[in-house]
Amino acid sequence: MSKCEQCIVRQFSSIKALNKEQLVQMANCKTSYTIKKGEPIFEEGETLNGIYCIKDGVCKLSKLSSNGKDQIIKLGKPGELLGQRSMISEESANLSAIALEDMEVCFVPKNEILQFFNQNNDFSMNVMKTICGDLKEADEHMVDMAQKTVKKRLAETLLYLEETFGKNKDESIRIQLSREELAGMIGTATESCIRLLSEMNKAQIIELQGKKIFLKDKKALQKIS
Amino acid sequence: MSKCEQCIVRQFSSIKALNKEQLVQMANCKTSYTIKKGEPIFEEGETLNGIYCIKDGVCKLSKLSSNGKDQIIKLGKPGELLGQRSMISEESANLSAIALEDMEVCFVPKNEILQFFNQNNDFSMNVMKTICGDLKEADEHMVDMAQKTVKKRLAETLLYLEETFGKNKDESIRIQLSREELAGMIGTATESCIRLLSEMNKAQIIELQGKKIFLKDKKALQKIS
DNA sequence: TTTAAAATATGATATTTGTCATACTTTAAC
DNA sequence: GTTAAAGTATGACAAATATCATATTTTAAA
Repeated sequence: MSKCEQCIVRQFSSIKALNKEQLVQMANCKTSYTIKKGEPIFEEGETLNGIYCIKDGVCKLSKLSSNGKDQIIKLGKPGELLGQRSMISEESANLSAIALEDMEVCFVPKNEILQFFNQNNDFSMNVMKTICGDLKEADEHMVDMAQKTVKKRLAETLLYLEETFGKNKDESIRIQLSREELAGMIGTATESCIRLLSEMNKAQIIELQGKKIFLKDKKALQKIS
Repeated sequence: MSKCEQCIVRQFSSIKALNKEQLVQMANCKTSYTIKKGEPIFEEGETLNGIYCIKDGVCKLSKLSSNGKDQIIKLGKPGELLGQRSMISEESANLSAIALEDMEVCFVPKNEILQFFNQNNDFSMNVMKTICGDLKEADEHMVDMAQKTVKKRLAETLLYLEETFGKNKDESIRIQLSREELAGMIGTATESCIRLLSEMNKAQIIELQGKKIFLKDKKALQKIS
């Protein structure tokens, strides 16, 4: 069993507020999982009896819409906690979490989290600030969905992906999404997404090499978005 | 100065968790305001030094999008607290709050709220649950924006308005929004909103009498949405 | 390796939605 | 009350986007 105290991602999450004793307690009760690409950590409607801390890898947090398409609400990256909202609301999961890469996650039971929540004010404030940040982002995202064209949203999303997840050595965006997933992020039909990517490719704004995407002209992307 | 203890809307908000002593303290530090229809309670970007409790009337919480249109994120009704997120995030307001009717609101300084927050666990949990509820709604709303047609969103919104704010004696929807505001809620152009309303009017699904809207055939609306 | 399935790509077309123009109606200011 | 301004309505058209069809490429399974 690895020690939470030595976990690098700790500093990026609300967990950084826990003291040594609490970290030891967490290490003792946590369960580590390896999740393969494409597999779910949990699914919409499922009852979560704790929260998940992402140690490695990226996942999508999505919601099935009434027309059968998966809308990606946000991406989860190392250090982030999943299931906080459900825990506080005492409700089942509102979103599905599916691995986009092979992942390592740790599960910490609800009881322990709630205990830390009551013991440690910095920890609870961190969790709350995270949720408030998510709410702010969701509101902003909603405005974009309602008011921006698909092209603008695509440009914005490509910039976000490179900014947030970085580039490979060959300068391509590190995180790889299928066209369907990218469409799910920007909220459009897969074909429309592919079409706009092709268009930007022809206009030399981006370059496509199979699944790899290179941002050739970020200023143009910023101008579009 | 009216007593918070006797305020009817108290039971609908997080404030219901406060004890008598805390309610007296709140009554002593609060400021009451009358806001006329169309006036702001606060605006996007403004620094809030506390939170507002809606005593009477309804307001819109909106955000200006990059194309200059106001997107309505949600409506605030009696009992609800405004500015909770900003207070916890220690950020300026993310949304503008504008009165849709004449309103009465009470302002409670940040210091007092934070004190109750630390003293009273039920209160802080209530605030957090509210924010979590807002986040869940925002996510759901986002999916609708991304995946549903304007017509579906309009039908959904009309049902929501009647359900949430009730009907006048003449059976029209109690809350009155301008066509522009309704368009801002569903995220579309004002003309498109007007056109769809006309269409539904002709199809006898709704009836329009000036600003008044009557839902004649709710089943049809449910079917559309 | 072969083969089937999935993902990507593109064209053709229909539908939805936005924009601009303009007319009518209501509201509010003087 | 009159008048200007704002809000509502509708038509004509353009632009954006979805859908369906189909071809090509990539991936994964047998």
